[in-house]
Amino acid sequence: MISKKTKYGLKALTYIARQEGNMVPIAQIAEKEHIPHKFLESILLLLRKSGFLGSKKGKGGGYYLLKEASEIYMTDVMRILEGPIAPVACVSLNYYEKCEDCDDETTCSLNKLMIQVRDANLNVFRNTTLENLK
Amino acid sequence: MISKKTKYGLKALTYIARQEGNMVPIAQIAEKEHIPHKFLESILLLLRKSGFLGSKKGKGGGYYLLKEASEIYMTDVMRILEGPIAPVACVSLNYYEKCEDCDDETTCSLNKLMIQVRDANLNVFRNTTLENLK
DNA sequence: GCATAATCCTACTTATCCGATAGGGAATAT
DNA sequence: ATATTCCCTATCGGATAAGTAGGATTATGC
Repeated sequence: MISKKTKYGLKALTYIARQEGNMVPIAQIAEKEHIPHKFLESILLLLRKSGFLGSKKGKGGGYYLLKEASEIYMTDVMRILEGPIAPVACVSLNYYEKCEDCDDETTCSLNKLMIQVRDANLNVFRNTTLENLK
Repeated sequence: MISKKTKYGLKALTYIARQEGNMVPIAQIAEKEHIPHKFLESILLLLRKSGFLGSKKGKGGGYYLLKEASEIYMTDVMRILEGPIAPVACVSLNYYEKCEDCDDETTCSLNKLMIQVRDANLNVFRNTTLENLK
């Protein structure tokens, strides 16, 4: 199950994408998408620092997409918001960590299944962009 | 990412399946798979109560599979150990819950993507049994 | 019958993370 | 100036994850 952070983040990105380049203030997204204002603020901050969003302060300011919606892939968004796409770190492409309880990963009984799950999810996320959510 | 409970549970089931019907005591699994004994105990208890395992107390006792490994589907095991397979409750087949922040689920921008993710995972788990992990 | 080996069960602890909030600071438009 | 908006750090309560404790219960073999 994905976190609310991820869910809110995806909804916010979609909302912004629909405004076609206009500045979108946090308050507007929060109200329309029923997301707690301050929580959303921290999520948009993260998305800005991660290179998805630009922002402008002051009256008339807000957030906007830095790239075309069709160039924003779910693989990248999910990795920032949710973390690893793989179900276990030892088969993660971007967040690899050695397995503590395994003597040998290549002979681990779960390895194949975990890779299948990872690839099934990657396949979905690689073929979905923000444009597809609009 | 799956929990350690799930990972340990799957490893334990695989280990038991490999013993071809013999009684397997907790201590043996814990040692060979490097799983904390008491933690494993609670997991096996759950798997027994869920109908996957049988047990026998006393000397020479232990756990054994109640069904053929080829009849134990990952969909069922994962739902017990990890919970919903769907990434959000509002597209879950077995753990459905209404979405709080959505006015209308059918028009939610995330709905399609979440269903795709759910189905991708279901497809893997439906086509994998414990026999495949042996 | 008794020691031993195993599961059964409830409760507890401890640490971590999630979701959310607080409170001000800094920039910008009018 | 002032209102508006994002920026940043810190904090907090609650839930969940991971693991532990300790004894009760049941079965075996001598």
